[in-house]
Amino acid sequence: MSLSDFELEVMQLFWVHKEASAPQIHKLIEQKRAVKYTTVKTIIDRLEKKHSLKRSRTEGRTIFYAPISEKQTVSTPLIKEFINKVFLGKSRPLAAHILEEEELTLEDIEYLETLLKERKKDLK
Amino acid sequence: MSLSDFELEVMQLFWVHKEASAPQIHKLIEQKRAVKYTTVKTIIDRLEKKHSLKRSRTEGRTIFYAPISEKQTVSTPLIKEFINKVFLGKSRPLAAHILEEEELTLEDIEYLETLLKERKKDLK
DNA sequence: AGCATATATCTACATTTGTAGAGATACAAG
DNA sequence: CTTGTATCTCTACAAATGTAGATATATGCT
Repeated sequence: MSLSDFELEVMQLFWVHKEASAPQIHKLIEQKRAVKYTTVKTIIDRLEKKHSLKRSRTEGRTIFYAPISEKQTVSTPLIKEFINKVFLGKSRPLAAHILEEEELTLEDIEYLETLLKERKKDLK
Repeated sequence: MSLSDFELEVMQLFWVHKEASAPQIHKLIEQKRAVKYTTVKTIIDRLEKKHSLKRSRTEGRTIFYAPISEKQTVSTPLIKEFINKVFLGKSRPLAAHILEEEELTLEDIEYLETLLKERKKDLK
């Protein structure tokens, strides 16, 4: 099942934190922008209904949730879809854009170079 | 103004064809999936209202449209946004995913290698 | 035990999006 | 010049999404 932007944002936090309660997630997001607790809780409820999150334990009346879907399982199809939508299915222009325009450290570049070297080796 | 998936799909066709009528766009999309003419026309109307398309000329009662927004102007922020949403703002993991997992020809790989070489040169 | 408060639950609502029908009408073909 | 048809215009609507209020209530503190 596909995730909305907000749902994905919340999932990202769960992937980082492994487990969290709605109040915790709310506090994290609130640091970036104004949002009411109930809004965040609604998103979490929807993620639970979609089986992306499960209740892991409770502490007092506070429910803790943990991710069911794994990050990679979610992001891989998103990448494919993005390439289709924005680059007519061709990965090279997206790769080129990133390598040319997006922020990369020297280490990033060198790492990516080794990936290409590997890839080339396997091709031949 | 942001574009919906369907709007973006239509814009892609305009970027390729430079100019087209609603019936033409409809026929193109219909080759991939069932969709009514009026649905496509609605999307084109919305794109016109958003100033992404303009009427370029008419032929009989058929209106031709041409893109106003350029492809790069639209895609660059989409990439940024995608990296933020899916990779917490870091481009390296997206680049790595593409270089490792997505389809690339030998030429693609060699081209990307030159980009990295350039990028490294400029960094140093 | 009583109470304040944090948390949960449930409901609501405007906007965006994909989808398309109904009806109007200009043009092409006879 | 009539008429069929392609195209346009206008309106509608359900689902998804972001947003949050109202209300209930379990807990922890005094």
